[in-house]
Amino acid sequence: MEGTLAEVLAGTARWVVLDGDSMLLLRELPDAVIDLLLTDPPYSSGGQFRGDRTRPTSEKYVTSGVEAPPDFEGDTRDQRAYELWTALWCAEALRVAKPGAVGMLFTDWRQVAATQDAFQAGGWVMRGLVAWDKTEATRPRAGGFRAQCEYLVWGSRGPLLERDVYLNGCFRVPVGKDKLHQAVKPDGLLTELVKLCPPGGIVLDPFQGSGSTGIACARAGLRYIGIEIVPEWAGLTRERIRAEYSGSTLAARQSGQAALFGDEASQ
Amino acid sequence: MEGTLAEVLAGTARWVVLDGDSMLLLRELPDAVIDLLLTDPPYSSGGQFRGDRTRPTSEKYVTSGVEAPPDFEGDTRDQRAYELWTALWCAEALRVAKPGAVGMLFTDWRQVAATQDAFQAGGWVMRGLVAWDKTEATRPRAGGFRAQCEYLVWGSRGPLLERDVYLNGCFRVPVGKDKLHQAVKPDGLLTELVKLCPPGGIVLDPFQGSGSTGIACARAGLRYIGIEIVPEWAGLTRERIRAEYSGSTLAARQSGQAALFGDEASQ
DNA sequence: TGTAGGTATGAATCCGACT
DNA sequence: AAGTCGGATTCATACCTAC
Repeated sequence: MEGTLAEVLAGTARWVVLDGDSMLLLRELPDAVIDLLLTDPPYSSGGQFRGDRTRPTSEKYVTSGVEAPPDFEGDTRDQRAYELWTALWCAEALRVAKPGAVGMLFTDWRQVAATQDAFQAGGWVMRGLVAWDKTEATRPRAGGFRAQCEYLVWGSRGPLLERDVYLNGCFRVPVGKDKLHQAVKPDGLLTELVKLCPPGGIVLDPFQGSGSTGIACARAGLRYIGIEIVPEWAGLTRERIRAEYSGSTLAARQSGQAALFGDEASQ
Repeated sequence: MEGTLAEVLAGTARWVVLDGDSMLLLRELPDAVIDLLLTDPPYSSGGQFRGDRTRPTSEKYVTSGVEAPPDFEGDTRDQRAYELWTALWCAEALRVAKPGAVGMLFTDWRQVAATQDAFQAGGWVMRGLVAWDKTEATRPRAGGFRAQCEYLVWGSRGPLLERDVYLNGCFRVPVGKDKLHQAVKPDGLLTELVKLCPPGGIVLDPFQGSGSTGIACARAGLRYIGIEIVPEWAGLTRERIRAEYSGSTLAARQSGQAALFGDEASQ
């Protein structure tokens, strides 16, 4: 089932996880091969990076061949750089997507505007904003509202394919308790989202994280291409997907978790 | 209970509805008198093409042949104009707001980015994005997600007052069937939102519409200042609020509706 | 007062026809 | 050709009617 990138594209393998930087690896994909882009990029909200928090942004963005914007005051530069970077990889993902393909990006309340703008700047047609209600199991806030939702900016490459699939615009799904990764998305949520990929199609997740997208694809019979810059995550994800295909999800999840965080974290 | 603007500010009357343009009327308010800004400005949304925006609201939002309420104004701005206009009135609303006052603006998925930017440009500290889930009783969409949520951009004038009030960040409330106005917000939703106004404080709604904010204030014992540019709506709202204070909401709503739309529409 | 079944509706979007 | 106009479409839900 596991294969190389070429095999997945050819249909002789079901999935592959690539190690490295998305901006570079996306260039190795041919035009118009992807049916669904579904990803959860690092939000850069409040200065928190997920994938590799320790690398300075200058280093990170140099890889794309584009000069990082000059330093302004902290927040401003992060915001501008985030938007530019998002626009750049979105443009590359658009090239790789088939006409009519759907793209969806998770984001938080602080980055909705930047994500919507960058998504469109990358050439995607923005079609909506979906709310993921994480329920009341989020921290309350005195004198205000909980930051209870994350959001999904979605759109398509050109006209939307008319398919007989109708999805809701709000998903109420608690965050799972066994968090492998800081940004884990519940399997049930991804199972829904993946329905916008035509049968037998290819799903791309260029910021894979814990790899829930890959699991959802395995269950839905879809091909999957994941990219992850942190080798540990890439390795863990491969284990999870292999386990999913061999039918022993739970055991693999626990062993993977234990390997990374020690036994206590796996409860 | 009803009074002049000066009486409401002085606390000798509970509410007033002003007729006219918000940009002009806001200037007549003194500095730092408002405890909560809660409003639902026209979205100037509804379509990818300018034609979809420039159709009168009665045509744009009402699909079936039922008799439509009067158009509401200001729903035809393009993106740039919308953002500028929002920033301008937000700045004026900020001046009028007390330090620590909360501001909240309804918006739809297409205008979230513009609203967030303009709200901040007007000087407000943005603190979050709340989802109003209108439930699955919204139009479905083939091959994609429903436009099921509207959104609430919220923030404060400077540091947030620490109050012992904790609100959720997602509200699942269907739109009622007896829609007085194209953009009616459910009473139950507004009753929640109004809790962020300190007891006895003043709520401002510069784009009042059908006046549900005023009703919610009446029920919560808060003072209320509404502004509405369309005379028919202003009149109808006064009747609704009077009726709320005199305890006969239903009768007044029906008579108000009958007066505006004829008896047949009031069924 | 309760349940079951029928019906109208949606802060929309798309697309072809027309200017 | 680009812009504008107007009709058709969609299904889960709420509400109404009948038992």
